[in-house]
Amino acid sequence: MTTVTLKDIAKLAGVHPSTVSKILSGKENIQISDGTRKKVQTIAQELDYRPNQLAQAFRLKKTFTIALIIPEISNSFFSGIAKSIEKESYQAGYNLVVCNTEENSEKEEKYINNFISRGIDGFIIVPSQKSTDHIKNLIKRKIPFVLVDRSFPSIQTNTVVSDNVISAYKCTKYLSELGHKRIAFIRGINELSTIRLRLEGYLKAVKEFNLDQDSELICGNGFTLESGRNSTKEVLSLEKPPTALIVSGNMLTIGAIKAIMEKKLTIPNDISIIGYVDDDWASCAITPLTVISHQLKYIGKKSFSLLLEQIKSGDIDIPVSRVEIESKLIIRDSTAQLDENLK
Amino acid sequence: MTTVTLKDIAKLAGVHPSTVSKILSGKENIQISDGTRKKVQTIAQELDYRPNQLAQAFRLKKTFTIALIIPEISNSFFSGIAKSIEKESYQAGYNLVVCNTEENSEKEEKYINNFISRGIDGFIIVPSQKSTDHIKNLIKRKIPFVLVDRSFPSIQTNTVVSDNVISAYKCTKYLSELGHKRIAFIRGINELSTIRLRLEGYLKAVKEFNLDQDSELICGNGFTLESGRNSTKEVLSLEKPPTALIVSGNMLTIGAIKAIMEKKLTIPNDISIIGYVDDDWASCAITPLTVISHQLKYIGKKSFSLLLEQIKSGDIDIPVSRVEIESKLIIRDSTAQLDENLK
DNA sequence: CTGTTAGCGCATTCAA
DNA sequence: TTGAATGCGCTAACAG
Repeated sequence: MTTVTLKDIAKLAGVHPSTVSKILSGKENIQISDGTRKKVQTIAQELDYRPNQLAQAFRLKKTFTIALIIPEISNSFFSGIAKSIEKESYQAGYNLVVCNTEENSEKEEKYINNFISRGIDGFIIVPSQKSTDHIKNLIKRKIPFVLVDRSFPSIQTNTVVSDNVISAYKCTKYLSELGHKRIAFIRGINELSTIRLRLEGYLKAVKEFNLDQDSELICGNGFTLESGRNSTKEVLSLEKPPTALIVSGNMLTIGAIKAIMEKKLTIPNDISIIGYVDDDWASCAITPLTVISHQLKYIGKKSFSLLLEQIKSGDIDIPVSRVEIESKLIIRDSTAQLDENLK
Repeated sequence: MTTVTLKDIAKLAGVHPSTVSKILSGKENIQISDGTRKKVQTIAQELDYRPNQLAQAFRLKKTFTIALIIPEISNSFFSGIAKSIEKESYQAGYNLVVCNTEENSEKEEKYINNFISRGIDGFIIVPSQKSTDHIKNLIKRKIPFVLVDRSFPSIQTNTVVSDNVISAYKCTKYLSELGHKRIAFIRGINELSTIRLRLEGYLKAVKEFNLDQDSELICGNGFTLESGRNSTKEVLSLEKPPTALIVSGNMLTIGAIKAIMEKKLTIPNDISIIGYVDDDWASCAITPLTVISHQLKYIGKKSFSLLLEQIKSGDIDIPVSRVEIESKLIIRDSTAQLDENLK
């Protein structure tokens, strides 16, 4: 392996390695004669010198790498955010490392610790929400990070989240305006802040518009396709089944559609459905889907800029930001006026 | 920041740092008295010592990190592979770094160079196929890597690919058996090995079964939704439009469906369609889609094991493997017997 | 069994 | 303007 080092250049240029270091560091305000500067630069170019970033990182405790910790890389919501953050960080000269936790808090912690000990400039985390210790640890150690999509009531820190209360309220209101009184909510993992807030919005609308308030209509715990299918089957099998469904996740929605198909029901004639779906497939679904859609690009952008701000601030304490990003209700064909016969 | 180092432990234990290093290195066959070993271990535990992996990597030139370079993280084909590789590597004690090249060969090269200089144990690459220099460079520098999904005829190296010729042949044959004579092929990025091979399989079947051989039926260049939509519109506007469509990509297929919807055609009555789609949405599409589906889990698994083999082999030259993985034709409702009226 | 020494490649003092 | 010296934290070879 022929890796060119500062020493190699120094030898050829007949100067000291530290001189080479100074010249190649790229800083403007260093005092070096034009002669040696030029000489060193040309030699460096000829040898195609690249600084050993590992050594640099070791020396400077600065890696120009940030880690993105997400629960599920193959979920279009997260991969969309990842895509956006990658773009932003690349432009800013940072490398992005993406880690998959599979909603496993332990794995999340392992990844985070691993990166701390291997050196990392900051984290963007969609936390798995079981434990908070490792997050608190980040604060204690003053490691820059921002939480995305999910937050902890007990931890005040930089976050970028969606307007979950509002979006769920909007869905429910819209369905209510279409005449629906019995609206089920397939919720996903219970403990998540995201889910709690959506539920809050849903319940608010339920009360406000005098809809059926029935705990059986709220169900599900998990984000898998299977979970969505089972929960949907469950509510559809109730004595008084719902006439509309709000489904709080991408995979969940696929599962819900499958369940509806298996029950030989049609959308939206027999049942209306709104999914929290960020996937282009939604518009090509069996019935083009009315969805809550997140502005993934913007979520990613904002997360990264918030992180960068922290990284650049050094030790100076900057005020904590909590950004809430609007999501959109996109109306397609899966929601319709309630058929009077179904009342 | 209070990072505990070997020195700290050494001081407390009253021994030399190198002794601590030996004990904590975890190797079995080192000669240390039980007394000091226990003492050092307990102190390390109390202080919650974690080796500085940056220093370790710097010293040992071993990072236990591998990089996955993919063109598009938000495409379910790639994110599915990423998910699988992540799982495998995590189990093997490796960290996985995922990079997004946006099909940009320059960005790919930048990422690769960056990781080389920052230290990396190996690469898994889905190459963007414009240039091959940086790939050849990896071989020259004996850096372990494996190519996935796409390969270069000019480069003999470890690869894991799909059975593209066969899969395209299978599709075409199946459609021919349904009576279709005019089958369009929406191809994606021309230059890719994947696409060339699929085209080969398609053409083979076209000849063998005496189907319409018309260059107008082969079209498209790009993998975006828009590209799929435009190409599909194009072929559907031909004087003699096709009665069936093979679409060589995930996003492309969404675009194709949109185009079909916009033309007010129905699937499969007016037109049959088979997509190369690895997304659970396919079964919930406007008409549940007949697809070619890849075994993403297995592709990821095989790629990683091939890479690990290389990494562990050290400098010993091991024979190059070229693995071809079977893909499956999953028949749903988007393909049907040709309506006689359309002939 | 344990300590000493050396050095990975770099950037940053301080001295000349 | 340049050189020399130092150390980041760790491991490995060699002494003792």
